[in-house]
Amino acid sequence: MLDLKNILNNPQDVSNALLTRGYELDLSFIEDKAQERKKIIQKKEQLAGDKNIISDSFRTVSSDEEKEKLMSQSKKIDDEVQLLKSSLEKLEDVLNDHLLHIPNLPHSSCPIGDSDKDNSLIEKVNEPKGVNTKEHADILESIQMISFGEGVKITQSRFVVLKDKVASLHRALINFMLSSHIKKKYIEHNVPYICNSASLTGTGQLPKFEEDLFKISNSNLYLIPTAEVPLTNIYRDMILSIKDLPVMMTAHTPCFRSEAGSYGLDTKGIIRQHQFEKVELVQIVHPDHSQQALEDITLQARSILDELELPYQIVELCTGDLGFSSQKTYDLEVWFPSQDKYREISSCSNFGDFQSRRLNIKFKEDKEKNFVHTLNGSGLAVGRTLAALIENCFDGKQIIIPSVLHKYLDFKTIELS
RNA sequence: GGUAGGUUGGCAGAGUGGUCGAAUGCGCCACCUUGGAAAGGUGGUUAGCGAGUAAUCGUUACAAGGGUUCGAAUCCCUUACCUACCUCCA
Repeated sequence: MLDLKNILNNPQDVSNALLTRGYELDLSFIEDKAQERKKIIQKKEQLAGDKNIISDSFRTVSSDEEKEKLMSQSKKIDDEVQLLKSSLEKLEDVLNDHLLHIPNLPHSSCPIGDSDKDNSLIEKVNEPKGVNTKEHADILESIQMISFGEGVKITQSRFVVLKDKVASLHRALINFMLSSHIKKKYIEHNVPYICNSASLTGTGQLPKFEEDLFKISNSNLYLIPTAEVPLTNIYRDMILSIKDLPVMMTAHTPCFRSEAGSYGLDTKGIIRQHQFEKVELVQIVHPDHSQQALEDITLQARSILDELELPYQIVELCTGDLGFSSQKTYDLEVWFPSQDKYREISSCSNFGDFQSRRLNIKFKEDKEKNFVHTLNGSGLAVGRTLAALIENCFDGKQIIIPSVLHKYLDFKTIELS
């Protein structure tokens, strides 16, 4: 959520910045509501003060006549305050709801553009070998280590069953990723996979993106779309001491996404599933350090791809391609030989104080309290890593497991027999 | 699912109708003391909103919402959550 005061004080800057990401700010609406809100508050507080004086004087008054008079005055004020209260409540709901739907301001360093075509390439790492053109789905189906049919039978499309060595490899990837992050001082967490709407509003999935989530019927609960939600919400409504920063967390969780509006996309393979696993990195930091933290978290995500020796590229998202809550984002895109292109495998974002305003996470420095900055990055999406590994490490006869995974497995290759 | 009890400031924990935004202790901060530190002493230390350059002032908040009352942390109702025991269960 943006700072209302900042919008009111710098209306032109804010609306220009939002325009670069394609959002048109309704400034007059916000100004009107804020103005009206202020007036009502002042009136209401004036009356509340009067009322307090009356209540107070009650003790020193003894005659019944006086008491009667005070009571009737008090009643009159009550009625007025009641009216003001209810209109203030309505007004704040409207204003707040409006603010919750405004995306974050892009950082000034973001490349300006309309879509992913305008993203800027930062670096390419590990040139693709480009020998294999077989899709991971075909490779795994030929050795019966994946079943799309069974996923459909059990649930519906976009659910899958992994088996045998591939299931182990999937698990090994998770262990490898977590171990790497733990070595770099990220604290491992095991968190709930179901969360409430307050948590989702805090991190920005609600109220705007409810259709992307799986909601549990007859409840106010949802399946998590990413571990970012439970991890970041651990700190909701907290004032952290400066000593507590930075908070560095990691967790492996399944992620559930309805993938509304992506019916035709990536129908083959395991790239786009309703349920997938991800190892997530989250940092909560001092505002002065968040730019550096974004570089660090991106580097940490990259290190996984480096160690797996997969070809990938780093892209900085342009203003038009930024996620709703993000101020600045690097995507890591891994090479898929069968598709002859790079596909997103990690997204590392600095949210600035956008989430911490919604979540009410502050830190205390000397006497000052301020909103922290929050960041997260996938480190990495496990299903996509698995798929990329299968394709990139396939030599036509076997899948050669990268050596960093050997200690988590009791095989070094998966033969196509 | 049943029964009982609970939810107060960073923590612990008082407070059963006005003088309570809230005792006390711990923690934390500042100052005094010291060569420096510890101990000791003194003072300070909840948050949101509104006004003000500021000091500060006003207002709101004792799980949430509603009610009684001139006045509610305190009385009543509803909901949520927590704890214990019982039941069941990986």
